[in-house]
Amino acid sequence: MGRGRAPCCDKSQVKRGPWSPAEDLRLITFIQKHGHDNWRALPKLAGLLRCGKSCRLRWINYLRPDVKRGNFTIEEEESIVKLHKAWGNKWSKIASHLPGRTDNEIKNVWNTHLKKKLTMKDGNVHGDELSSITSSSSSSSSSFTSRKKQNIGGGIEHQSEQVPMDKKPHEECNLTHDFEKIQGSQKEDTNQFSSGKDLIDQSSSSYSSYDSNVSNSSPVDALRPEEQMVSLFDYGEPFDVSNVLQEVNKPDVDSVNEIPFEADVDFWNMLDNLDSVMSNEVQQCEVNACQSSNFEEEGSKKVDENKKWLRYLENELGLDAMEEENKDISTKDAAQPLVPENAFVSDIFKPETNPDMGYFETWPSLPHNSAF
DNA sequence: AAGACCCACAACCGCCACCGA
DNA sequence: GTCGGTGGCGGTTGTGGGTCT
Repeated sequence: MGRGRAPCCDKSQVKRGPWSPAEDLRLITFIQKHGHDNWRALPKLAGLLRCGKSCRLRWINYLRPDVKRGNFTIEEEESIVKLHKAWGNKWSKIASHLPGRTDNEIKNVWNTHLKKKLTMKDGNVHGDELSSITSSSSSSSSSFTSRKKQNIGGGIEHQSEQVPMDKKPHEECNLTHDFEKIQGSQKEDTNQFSSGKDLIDQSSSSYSSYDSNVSNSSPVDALRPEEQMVSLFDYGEPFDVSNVLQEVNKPDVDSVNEIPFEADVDFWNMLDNLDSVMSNEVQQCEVNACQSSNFEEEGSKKVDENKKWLRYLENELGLDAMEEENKDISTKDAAQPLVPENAFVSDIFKPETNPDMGYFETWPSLPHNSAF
């Protein structure tokens, strides 16, 4: 083999660093639509300025619908310790025995928690000691909870342990979501989005019908719509509308029509339309967007559906009322945004966190995008 | 209050294994 | 058997919020 190994991609041509919500959306949407037969080609096809490897990692470690987040249970930690004892740093092998967990996650947990604890225990771990280790590390798990990025997994652990893993989303959710509650809880509870995510995480993780191994390459097209929606909005990080819009409006991402998976254009248009929501010109822009976009030619039906969908969102988000309010306010303070700058899409899209409630029952079907 | 330090985690990097031509 | 391409794995690093001083 010519070991002057060619780089997997041109580093100067790819974006690096943390993934933006918009990029995540693109990746999710593309994979849901087309699967991931060729990681190297995927970024280009999906319109992402990312290395294929990066896409793969992002998908496997973060975006896969069956990826389970939140704290490791005592049982899981015990398993890791045992398996590590048997196999050493064979993270993927260990991960294959922990459904929904990724090698990266396990590696991190090992390096940050378990190794230290084992070291503290003098490296001589037996069953009893293990329990004490892992039980103390369930506060280490709680160290997860308390930590910043545990928006990602934060607040998940309780519910995720309570809900049987084999329980399907539609079983655990008798769906009737209530956006008013969301809006209310948004104001009261800044953590609501993470708790809202709890349920989502349960759904996504508990509905892992495939092997849940890291190397999983099951066709994602088979995902249930709920699951797709779940993964779509399953952001560990605050999902900032302005971030999305910034990303979407960037030149490289803005060229919506260049996205090869045409069906998703509608979704990007929807994101674009959200921009107009923020610019206080909802109705006009919504019409304009529909009229100027490339689905105009697909007939007024689609336009109506889009409008319906946007109207639905507006209604549910109370944007209509806010808009009216803004009109009043605009005389006093024209700069006041319809949606607060720090509003999260996750806040907006994630229904109330009550596990007895469901998510999708009352969602209208997204306009002409079968992937959703 | 502010700066320094700590820590967890996402993401990157480079190597290896496998496969098909 | 060789070569090139690709996916996968494990080690390492960068980032940024939390905690300490």
